[in-house]
Amino acid sequence: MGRRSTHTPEQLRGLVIRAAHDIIAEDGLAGLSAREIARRVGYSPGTLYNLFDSLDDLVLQVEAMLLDSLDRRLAEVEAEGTADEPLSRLARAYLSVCREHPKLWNLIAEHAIPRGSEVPPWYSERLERLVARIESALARHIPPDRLDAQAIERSARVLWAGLHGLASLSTADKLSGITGDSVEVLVDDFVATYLAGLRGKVRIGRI
Amino acid sequence: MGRRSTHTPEQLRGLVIRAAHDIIAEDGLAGLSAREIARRVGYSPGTLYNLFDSLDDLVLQVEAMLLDSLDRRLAEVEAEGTADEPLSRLARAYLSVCREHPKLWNLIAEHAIPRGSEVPPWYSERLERLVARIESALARHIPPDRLDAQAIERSARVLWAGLHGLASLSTADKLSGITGDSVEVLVDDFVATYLAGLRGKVRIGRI
DNA sequence: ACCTGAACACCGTTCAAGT
DNA sequence: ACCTGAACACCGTTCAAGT
Repeated sequence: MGRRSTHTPEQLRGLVIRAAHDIIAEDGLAGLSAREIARRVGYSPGTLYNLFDSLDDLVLQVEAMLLDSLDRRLAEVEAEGTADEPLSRLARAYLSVCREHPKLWNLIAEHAIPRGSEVPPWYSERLERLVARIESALARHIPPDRLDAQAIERSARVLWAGLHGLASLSTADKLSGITGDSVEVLVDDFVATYLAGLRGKVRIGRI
Repeated sequence: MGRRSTHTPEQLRGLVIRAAHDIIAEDGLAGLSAREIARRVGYSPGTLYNLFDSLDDLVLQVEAMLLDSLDRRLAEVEAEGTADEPLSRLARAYLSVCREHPKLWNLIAEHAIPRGSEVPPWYSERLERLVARIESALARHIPPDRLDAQAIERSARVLWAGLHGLASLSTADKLSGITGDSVEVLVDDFVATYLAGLRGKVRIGRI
C-alpha cells in the first residue's frame, strides 16, 4: 500500500472533521470512533493519526467548527437590527442553534479538558469572541459612562454562563418542572430580569 | 465457582457504587470501567450485571448519591441562619460542593440521557428537591403576595440553571477571561443582580 | 442462588512493512 | 511521503458452566 494522491492533506482533514461532525450529530459523542470515521472516509484508522494527535484532538477541531458557526450565526442576528433588544435576539439565536443540533452542541457542554492538559489558546479565543458579542450588545443597553469595562465583562460572562446553563439543562431534559415554562420563556425571563437589575444598580450608582 | 456469602446484595451494591464514586473522583468518567470496578471490589465483571442493568445505570446511581449529598449540604446551610441573604448562602454552598470534587460534579453536567431513554423519575425528583430549596429561599426574598407560585418556580429554575452554567463553565476552565473575576464574584453578581431585577419588577407590578 | 471466566464484538493507538 | 493492517492492551456485556 502507499501514497494515494486522491486527496490533499487539507482536503482529507476536512473530510475527516466533517465525518466526525456527522457521526456526532446522529449518535452523539458515544457513537464516535476512529474506526467508524475511517470507514466513512474510506481510509484506514492509522491514517487519522497522521492528521490529528488523537481522537480528543479531532473532537476539539469539531468543537472549533461549531463555535465558529455559532459565531457567524450571532453575527447575522446582530446585523438584523429588528425592534427587539439586541441581547434578547442574541440569546434566542444562541438557544435555537443549541436546539437544532442538541447532540452537537452537547459537545461543548460535556467535553471537559482532556486529562491534565489546558484549554488550547485558539479554543479560548473562540469563547472570547462569543463573550465579546454579548459585551457589545450589553454596551448598547447600558450607557457606557455608567458601567466600566470590568463590570461589562463581568455581566457578559454571567449572561453567557446563564444561557449556557439553561441550554445545557434543557437539552438534557433536566429543566422540565411542573408548570412547564418553555426554555424560551426562561431565557427571556433571565435576560430581562438580569438586565433590569443591572439598570437599577447603574441608576443608583452602585457600580 | 459459586455463591459467596461474604456480602449481602445490598452491601455489594454499596461497595460497587462507592468504588465507582472513587474512580470517578480520581480519574473522571473516562477512567471508569466495569473491569476496574470489579477489580477493586474483588469480584468478576459479570457480577456487576447481577446488580445493575448496565454501566450507565450504575453511573446514574452515583449521580443520585451526589444529588442527595448536595441536598444534605444545602439543608445544613439553610439551617445556619447567618446574616447573609439565604439565596447567596445557597449559591455559595452549591459552588463550593462543585469545586471540592469537580470530576464527580462534572457527571451531572456532562451526563446526557443514555441513548433513547428518559430521565428516570427518581432522578427528576431529586432535581426537583434542589429547585424547591431555591424556591423556598426565593419566597423569603420576595413578599409572597407579590409573586405567584408560577413566577417563583420560573425564577427558581432560572437561578438554578444560571448557577449550573457558572459552575459548569468554571470547572471546565472556560470562564477565565481577561480581568479574571473569580467564579465566586460572578455567582454573587448573578444572584444579586437577578434578585434586584426581580424586586424591581414586583414593585412596579409587572408580575 | 450466586459467581466465574471465557467469549464476542468492539475500542484507541502504534508502527513495521509496503508502494 | 503517505498509507495500510496487524498487533497490543484495552473495552461492555452475555452466558454456559460450576458450586
